[in-house]
Amino acid sequence: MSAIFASKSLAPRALYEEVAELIRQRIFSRELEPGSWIDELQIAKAYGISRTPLREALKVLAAEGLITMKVRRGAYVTEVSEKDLRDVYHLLSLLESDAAAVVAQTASAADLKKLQSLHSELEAAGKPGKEKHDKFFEVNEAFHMCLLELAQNKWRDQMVADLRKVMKLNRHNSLFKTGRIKESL
Amino acid sequence: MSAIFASKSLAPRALYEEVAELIRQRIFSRELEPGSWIDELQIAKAYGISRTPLREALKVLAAEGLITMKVRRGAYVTEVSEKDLRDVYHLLSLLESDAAAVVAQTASAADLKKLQSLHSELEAAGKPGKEKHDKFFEVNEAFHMCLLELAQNKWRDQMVADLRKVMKLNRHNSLFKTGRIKESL
DNA sequence: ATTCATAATTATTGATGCAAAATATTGTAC
DNA sequence: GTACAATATTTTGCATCAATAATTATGAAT
Repeated sequence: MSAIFASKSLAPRALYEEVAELIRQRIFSRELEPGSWIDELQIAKAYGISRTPLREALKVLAAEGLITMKVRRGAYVTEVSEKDLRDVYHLLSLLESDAAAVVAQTASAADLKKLQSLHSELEAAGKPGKEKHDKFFEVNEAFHMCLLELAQNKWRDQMVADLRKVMKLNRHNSLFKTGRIKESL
Repeated sequence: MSAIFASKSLAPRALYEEVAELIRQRIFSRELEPGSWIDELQIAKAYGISRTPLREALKVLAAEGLITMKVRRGAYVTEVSEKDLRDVYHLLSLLESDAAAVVAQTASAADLKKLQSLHSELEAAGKPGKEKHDKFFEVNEAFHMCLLELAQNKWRDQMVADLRKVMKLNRHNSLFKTGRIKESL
């Protein structure tokens, strides 16, 4: 029948996109644990939708690497090993440091100045203690976003977004070290 | 009703996977040109299937970047600009040269020897002229495959595979230069 | 004659129903 | 008591059907 969805407002997304986002959140919040099977009937009933858009949403999530599909067996939340996390982080570092290198060569002086201000803000937020951990996280996010935006490579942006999602599958998604990016600048 | 598909043999793939592969080939062969809209009804009828698995296949292709989906408008084959090609090639170079760097640090002597033999074979196939272009291409493919396999990072493999597909959207998919990888070794 | 509005047609999106396959459970035989 | 087989139940996967939205065409008004 009819189900109530949050953003029915400005950007009219397709239902399967909406559903994909909802499931994404449930995966990130670990309400759906890695390794657990996805019950199509239950979720469809819970959201008040049919299985058709749900299955399309699952295909999207599978392409992102968040869930894994087995033929005639269904889908389960992807389990990431420690090696997977290392591998994904390695790629993220590679992509972002390359983005930094590109920006350093191509960006305007004004853009570089903006980046440096963000970076110094980042260092300021990082030093005191662990009190302002969320503030640090926020500025860090802004810094990386700004970097990617200036690099102007939508394919990289897509890959980084997907890899970040995989990283979020992990419980202790520590920020690791952010050293390499600073070097490149 | 019933449609005849090529590989109904060992690996039982789902119908939507099968259809996705078929459409992939039609896109690569430029039977479906970039910018042209996908006619769901026509393709479904041509393959003798319903539109449900076809739509799931389209979601997969969209995630790979081969087609683009517009809400309530349908799907069309992605158009790649010159900048897109440069960006994608940049990323491919980055990923593969990093793979080479990883391999150089971690691989065994035997593996390195195998790579070097492939590489010298590559140079041999490349020098004579343009007669053995397909041979060169073949060895080049084997070299890159071997490199990625040795790097042992399935996430990178997935990204490289997707980027390669986007590259194949272009008509003159020249190999560009393969210099950077040689350097890294 | 041109432009805007309304209606009709076409195409995409979502729901429901059915068939096939895999797994789990129960019963029988050794 | 255990192991194997057969049946039943659950679940995936595909097809058909209905509804919604967008585009195009036609008609009227300026």
